[in-house]
Order: sequence, then C-alpha cells, then structure tokens
Amino acid sequence: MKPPHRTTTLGYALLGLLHQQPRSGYDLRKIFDTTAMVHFSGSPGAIYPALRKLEQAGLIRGSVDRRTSLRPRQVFRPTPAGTRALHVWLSRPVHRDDVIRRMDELMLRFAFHSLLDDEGATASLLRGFVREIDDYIPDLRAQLAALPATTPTTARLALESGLDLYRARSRWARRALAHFGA
Amino acid sequence: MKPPHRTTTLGYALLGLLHQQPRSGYDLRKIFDTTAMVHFSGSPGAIYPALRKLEQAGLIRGSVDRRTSLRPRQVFRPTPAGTRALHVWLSRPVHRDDVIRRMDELMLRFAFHSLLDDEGATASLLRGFVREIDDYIPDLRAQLAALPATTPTTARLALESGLDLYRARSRWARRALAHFGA
DNA sequence: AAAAACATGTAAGCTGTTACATGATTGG
DNA sequence: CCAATCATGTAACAGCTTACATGTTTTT
Repeated sequence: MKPPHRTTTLGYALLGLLHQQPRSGYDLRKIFDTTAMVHFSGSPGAIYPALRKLEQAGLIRGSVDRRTSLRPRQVFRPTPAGTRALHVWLSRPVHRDDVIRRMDELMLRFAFHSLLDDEGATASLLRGFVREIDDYIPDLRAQLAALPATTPTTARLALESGLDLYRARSRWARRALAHFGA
Repeated sequence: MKPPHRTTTLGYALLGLLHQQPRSGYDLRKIFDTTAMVHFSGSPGAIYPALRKLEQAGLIRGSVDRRTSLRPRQVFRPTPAGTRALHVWLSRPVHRDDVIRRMDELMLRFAFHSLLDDEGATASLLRGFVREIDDYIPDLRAQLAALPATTPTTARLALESGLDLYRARSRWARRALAHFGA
C-alpha cells in the first residue's frame, strides 16, 4: 500500500491552475515567473517533479500535444480525483494557524475559491478569515504593549507593521464579503 | 578550503537574537514558538543544526552554563566575525526582489536594524523599501487592469488584497521614516 | 546568423519537517 | 506523585534551489 501522499501548497497551486485550463509545465513556469504568483518558484527542478508526483497520485493526467512536431509538449489536466481533492482543500475550514503561519496558502485557496461555484462557501471562508484574524489581533496588540521599554525602535515598528497588515486584511475581507451575499 | 557557507534567513534570525543577549537553543525555540516571530519553526530539528552550522562557520560560540548541574545548558553568543556578518547583512541595499519575494527577510532585517545604531542607515533602508514598493505597485495595478473579463471574482479579489497590503506597507514605511530624522 | 523563447528534464546538495528519544526539575 | 516545563539532540524523509544538460523554433 502506497503512503498517503500529502499534496503540497505548490501541488494545489498547479491543480488549481490546471483546473482553469490544461497547461504544460512550461506554461505553469511562465505563470509563476511573470504574474503575481511570484512566491512560487518557476524553476524546472520544482515544477516537473511536482507534476510527476501529482500524476503518480492520480490527481492529474498528461497528454502529449503536437505529437508530430519535433518539439512536443505535454499538457496536463486534473482527473476527477484531482478535482475532488481540490474541492476538499478549498472547503477546509479556517483555523487559527492558517492566518498565523499559512496565510499564503489561505490566500491561494481563496483565489481559487470561485471554482467551487458556491457563494455561500466563499462567504463562509471569508467569515472564518475575519473571525480568526480578529481573534489574533488582540494577541499582537498585547505583545506590543508587553514589549519592554528597552525594546529597540525598529523591532517595535516591525511588530506594528505586522499588526497593521492584519488590520488591512481584516478590512479587505469585510469588503470582499459584500460580493458574496451573506 | 571550505565552501563559502551561505547564512540562511533562520541563521540571521538566530544571530540577531543572540546579539541582543546570549541564549540557549531552548530559549530561541521558545521565542519562535511564542512571539510574533512565528514564521520560523521552533522545532529542535531546525534550531540545533542551524546553531551548529553558525558555530562551524565561526559566527557564534557556545559556552556551557551551569556546568555543575545535571541539566546543563549551552548559551551562544556572536563572535566578532558573527557581529560583522550581521552588520553586512543589515546594511544590504534594498532590491526589487527583496520586496517581491523576500519580504519576510527584509522585515526581519528591519527589526534588527537598531543594533547598527545608525539612524541614517535605517532611514536609508526605509527609503529603499518605499522606493521599491512604489515602483512595484503600478505593476500590480497593471496586472489587475489586464485581467481578462472572465477572471473569477475571488482571483481578482486576491490580487486586490495583495495590492492593498503593498499600499499598507508603503504607508507604514513613510510613517516609520519620521522616527529617523531624514 | 544570432539571440530569445520554447520545452523538458536530471543531479547534488541544503534546509527544514516530523517523529522519535532521553532525562531533569519544578509546581501543584 | 504526576504533569508540565526545561533542555538537548538524532534519523528519515520531503522539498526546493542551483546548476547542468539538451535540442527546437521563432524573432530580430
């Protein structure tokens, strides 16, 4: 029996992009290199092995395009199991750790959320987002207040910046909620 | 001849914390587990090997505390070479990639910047920060404007959130600049 | 004719994760 | 006395980076 296979954040990013339309490894690399999805590396040493793993896990399937050409390319598309895995991932509830340690993955999840085609689910994700952030903000504020008087100015300002960003995210999510009925 | 040894972001985080005061591996783990420096893992499998590497590179030196006790602890402090390496890192100019792909490291650098005790240098870092962000924002805005009409709402909103955060960072840096004369 | 972009991959090595392992001291 | 915290580490593994490797097609 195979080990369970944990899909990485990069794996879900690839799965989500392939759900939009079938693409080759090269297409995916270009996206990571040229769009705002820059925090993923478009290096071939990351993309091709990740595609291979998704294929082995049965979540995507590749097919050779332009077979006749001397420069063939392989385009990948999600299998039904891949689509299911993507839906499960998108539907995960928001936990405290998602907003503290995995904000990037959480925003990626949100970015692909439309493909669930369920405004209620998206509104629910956003409410979870707001809930966990608003729960965390007082913690940060307390940390700031508890800083010893000797704390260097830049350390204090860096923490204030973090607090600032969480407030900005909370406001953004509240505005975003307006797009989804509830 | 030894290979050059590239200090990782975690390495600089440790070096910076040890510059504030000598600490043990356990002290450092606690900091990562309980304060806003949460995006570093406090797992022993990360901390202890990282300390070992810094020691081998001659950047920190450990000394056994409470030698008599049955529960001794080893406290580390930076060597002169470690302090120099830290200063060089803190003094690096801000590049575009720092604000796009390495924002976390850049903010860590800022958080420790006070230890340079050079308000001019800190102001310069902040000006570089503002410059690169304000240079990047129009790019993001253009990407948003260039999004095809068919782009799913959540994808668009995620990109807007990113833009939002960069604006918040720019405002923060301008406010922070007021603390440093220039 | 050359450069840039297309297209796919492998190999070595480093970092970090997860899980395991051990034992001491302190507080309730 | 038991649980929590103190304190340090190792081993197996996964993942990504960097560098290398190869050849084609399009653009200048």
